[in-house]
Amino acid sequence: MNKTTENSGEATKSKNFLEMIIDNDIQKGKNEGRVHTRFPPEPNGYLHIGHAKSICLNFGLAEKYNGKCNLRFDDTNPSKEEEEYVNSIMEDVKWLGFDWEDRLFYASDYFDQLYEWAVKLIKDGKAYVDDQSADLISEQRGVPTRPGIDSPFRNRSVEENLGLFERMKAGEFPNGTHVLRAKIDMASPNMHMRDPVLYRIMHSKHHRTGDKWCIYPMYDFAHGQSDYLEGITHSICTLEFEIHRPLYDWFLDQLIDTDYRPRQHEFARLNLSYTVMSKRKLLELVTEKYVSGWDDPRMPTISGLRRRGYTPEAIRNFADRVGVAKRENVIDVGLLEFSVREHLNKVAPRIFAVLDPLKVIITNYPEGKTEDLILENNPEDPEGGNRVVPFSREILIERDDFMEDPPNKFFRLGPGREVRLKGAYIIKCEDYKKDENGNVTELYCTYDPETKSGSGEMRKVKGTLHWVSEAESVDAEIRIYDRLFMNESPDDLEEGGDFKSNLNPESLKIVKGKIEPSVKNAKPMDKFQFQRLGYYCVDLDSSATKLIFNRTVTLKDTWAKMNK
RNA sequence: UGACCCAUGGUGUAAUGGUAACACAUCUGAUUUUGGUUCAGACGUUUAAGGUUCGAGUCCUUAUGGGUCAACCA
Repeated sequence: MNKTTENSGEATKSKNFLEMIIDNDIQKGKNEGRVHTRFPPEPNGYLHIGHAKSICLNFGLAEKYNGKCNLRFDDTNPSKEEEEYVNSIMEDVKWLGFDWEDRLFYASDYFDQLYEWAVKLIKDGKAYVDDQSADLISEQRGVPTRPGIDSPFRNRSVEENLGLFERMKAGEFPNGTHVLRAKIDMASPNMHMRDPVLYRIMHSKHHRTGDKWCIYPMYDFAHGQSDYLEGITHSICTLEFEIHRPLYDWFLDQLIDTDYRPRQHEFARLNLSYTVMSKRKLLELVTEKYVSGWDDPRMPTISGLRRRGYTPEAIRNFADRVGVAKRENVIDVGLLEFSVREHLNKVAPRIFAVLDPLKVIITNYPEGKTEDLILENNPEDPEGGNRVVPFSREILIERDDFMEDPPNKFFRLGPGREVRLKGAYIIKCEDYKKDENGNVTELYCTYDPETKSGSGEMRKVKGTLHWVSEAESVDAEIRIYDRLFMNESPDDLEEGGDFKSNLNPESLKIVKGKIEPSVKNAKPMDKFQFQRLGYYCVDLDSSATKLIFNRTVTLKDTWAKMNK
């Protein structure tokens, strides 16, 4: 429920659990009442709608509390990370409308400091070099219900550890032969506290530090300390890191001695129906060519949604509406679609496009005559202006706007029935022609010259159709996108099943449509409402010689619903 | 034979211990030169059992259900 503020009486949104924590921290004067967050992606894939939730949360919180939010690439694993991803991530965050100002950081900026801290831990007897294989270490770690056992190398001398760690750094050992481990507690019920690995040997070129290092810190040894170095106060991450928090705190306890402390808080990640969200699965769709790329309009990536015609406003409103909590959730993709319709309804100019044309000849309209009709660009936008649409004797309408034997509830064209051509005249279907296969090929209608749009009070008809004048219309390729998966939860699988078996074979249909001429000079990413059909945007591949539109989302269609 | 987290309509998210609400979805109706939009309304909710209290979605206990953790990934 929305509360009212005591003094202003202004409606204010109720707070989520993170805001309550922050309020409390500020009240207690924690970290001088500062609020500083960060968005910490690993540059190993493209950002998706789930990241958008996190971005909106972190930057939004900073904004709300007059704080700051950093962009920090968590680049501690050079074998998976690439420059391409860094660039796409920066582009996506900017496009969403957020600004990290001069606070662009990389965990790799802190490799020197992290190394020193590792040395300190060794000197303090809190870390040791283990010469065992990954398999052996894993075996000794035990299982959650049974304690692990100590490594035989756990009690090496400080000098020996220092020497070995130095040699690891110097590149004397091949990958996998040694790791640096924290000395914590092999019997801890929390597996992450059973002497976690701090550094591993990885002879890989790093996208920023090049060949300077051949040992790289693990996530746990880098994240909290990076937060600390940046002055982060609230380090917000997803639920699966909850169990890492004791380790996050443990490192800080060993290494620093100030009143200032970052604190990790966890929230539930976003899940969306009819799609998958794991980077691994998205990567699989890309590399195995089930989609055209990370920015395929069917992908839940930010770049995919952008190409599909989503707007930053729509995504931010969506992120707002889904809320933040600690409970596992699956958001109905319908909410995302609602958000984009809501925004596009206000800003997208309306045009006529016929996707499956049926020719109509208006028999009593003069041959060779063309009228320029004036139509409103957007009834929702008083400043939207008008456009000119040509009308003539031979026009095209949508094939499903005619039925030979229509039911009563069908408000469109049928033998003897009348409809209004939007912005033009009322026409009546007098006759129609079929080919040898029984397909309707042409409609013969008459128009009533007294019913021209805008000429005052007149009789009403039940249906209104969109149309284009055949001679002036322009060709366009229309890419009709639908949900990528048929199944609400593509991840719900039988044992051994593959999520790709739930792919929707009809997620993309390409048709040749006819569009009113005002659209000739449309530029990539321009957005329109194809009246009565849906929202469409000009694709990146579109050109002056070949127009291509992507369907962003359909309009709500109560007629289609009635027929289900 | 473990630790930690979570549990409110179909889906999400709210509710100083004091009338369980908001959005989406669904269904009615009105308006409409988009079967769009807008407007009005309806439907439907506290996992269970105990306890504390004048009063419990909220606090306590237990149970049940769900999730996370056993990469030299993040």
